[in-house]
Amino acid sequence: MADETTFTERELDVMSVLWRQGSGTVAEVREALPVRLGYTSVLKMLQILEEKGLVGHEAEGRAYRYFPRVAQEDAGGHALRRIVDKIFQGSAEMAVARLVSERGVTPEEAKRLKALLDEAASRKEDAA
Amino acid sequence: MADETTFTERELDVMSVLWRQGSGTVAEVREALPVRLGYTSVLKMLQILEEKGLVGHEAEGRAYRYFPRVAQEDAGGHALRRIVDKIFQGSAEMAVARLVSERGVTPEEAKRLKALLDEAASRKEDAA
DNA sequence: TCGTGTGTACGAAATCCATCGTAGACAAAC
DNA sequence: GTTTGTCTACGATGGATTTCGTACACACGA
Repeated sequence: MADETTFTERELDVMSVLWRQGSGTVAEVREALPVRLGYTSVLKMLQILEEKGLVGHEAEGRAYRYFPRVAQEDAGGHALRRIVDKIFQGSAEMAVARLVSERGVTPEEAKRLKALLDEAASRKEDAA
Repeated sequence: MADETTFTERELDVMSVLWRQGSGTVAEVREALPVRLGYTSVLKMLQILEEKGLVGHEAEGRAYRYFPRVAQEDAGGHALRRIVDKIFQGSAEMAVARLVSERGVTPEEAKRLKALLDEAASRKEDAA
């Protein structure tokens, strides 16, 4: 589903666990969540996400094992686009600047990102 | 308010207009919104945002002129942090990579960002 | 003075979100 | 075979979000 996928707070918490661990049973997801929720609350969340097509499940013994149906790159791309458009007025530069200055980067990361910037910039130049 | 400011969809639409234009009356905001809403809906939205301390207003003739009370940099920083943490598992590098590969950057932007990366990286090195 | 146009205030209604209680299925332990 | 533990299914509840309808204020022109 490449459509309007905007996660609610709790949905994001759950998806985050699934992306990080690859998959999880209700108990596993519950354990990994940053907030303490009742078992059935987590189950309900997963059922809602499944209804929306964002996760799937397969049987594992008597339990279900849930897994993401949307790639985190896609979800992340969508979320970033939303923020850049609405808050940074479409300026990816401002967003990157904010991100880098706030989180910091290691010299190795900086090196890799600079290479990536060169590539992206040259591609942009070709298009112009 | 540097606390947990997470905007709802419609709040974000409205704030986006105020950030972009600096301020706005109900009619101006309504006009600039990407969705068509009733006049009172927009007014209500602004009143709710004011109640939350996110916008303020001053009289202008018979009408009110609303303006943002939170800087877009702060709101953007918070939103980005949330996404990087929950979706990109804390990796600012992955997020930046996604951003530039998706939106593209001009050679000028790339140049400025590279300088910024150098600065951020050296600061990180000092800390280590 | 009496509409008319342009404002804000207030609250209602529909929907969505988040959390959980209770019920039922089923296997393993006693 | 009855109890106990672990699981899913199915609402139900309380609160937030979103959108308006209606009421009221006020200036201005006919």
